[in-house]
Amino acid sequence: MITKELDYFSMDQICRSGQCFRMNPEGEGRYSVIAGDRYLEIRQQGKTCCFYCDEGEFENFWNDYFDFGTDYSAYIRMINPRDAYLTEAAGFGSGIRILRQDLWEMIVSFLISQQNNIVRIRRCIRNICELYGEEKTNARGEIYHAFPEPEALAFLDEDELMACNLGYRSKYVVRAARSAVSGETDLDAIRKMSYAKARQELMKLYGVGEKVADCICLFALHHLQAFPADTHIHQAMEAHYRRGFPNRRYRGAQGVMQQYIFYYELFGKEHKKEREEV
DNA sequence: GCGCAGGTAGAGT
DNA sequence: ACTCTACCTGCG
Repeated sequence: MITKELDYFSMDQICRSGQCFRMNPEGEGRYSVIAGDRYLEIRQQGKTCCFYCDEGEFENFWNDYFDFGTDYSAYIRMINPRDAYLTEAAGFGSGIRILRQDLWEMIVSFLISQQNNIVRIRRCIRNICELYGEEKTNARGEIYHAFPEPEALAFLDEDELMACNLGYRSKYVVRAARSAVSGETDLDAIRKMSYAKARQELMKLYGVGEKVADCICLFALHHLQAFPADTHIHQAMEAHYRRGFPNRRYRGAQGVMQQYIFYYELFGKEHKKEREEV
């Protein structure tokens, strides 16, 4: 077990930020995370965090996964103090970090996310993992399922993942798996590409448009200039940035700002409303 | 019953 | 280049 005092880190906020669909609150400040074929339990009370793994695995994997090498206060300090909206949003979601997740896992996750709701996205991914992911055992002796490799999905019929509740997105995922296995899409090459090249390459995949490509670039490749524009972001842009988002000022950190805005649009409004009602 | 939920491809102007 | 629409599914 590793214990650390951490600033600008909230498991609760990261769980709800919607960048990872296999991260769950287990109650009483406890959380579980599955990334690829790894499993981790975390306990957080304020800044104090316990990671239930050995030091080697923490240093070798989870430290990078949670982007602990980056000081997020620097991103928050970039924010224009005269921008009351972004200041409020970043204050509300200041524990969010941009995770460094697996490329293939993010491709599948965000193919599934389109025109879909968070509850069903999670269910879809759980179904796929349980059916096609390798069975593993955690330290407690409980069974969990790794995220299936492309090879495990490439042989399926295009409609076969409808059984996992993917709906019309089934063929997107199966075709992406075939493309990765055949080498038509070179995942290792994409990992080394610039943002522009990676985005362009990802958009060659059937079912990957601009928004999904940007999510993959941000959450897997850590291209922080990616600014995924979904319905919530469009709403916020219309309400607060009629003259366009200040990309110049936030160059290279737009993705971080996107997360603060997205999280605030989803959860900040009701929070504010509750405060006003009291 | 109908519109919408982290959009996109394909067809039509 | 831009606008329009169908698309799985389940929930309010």
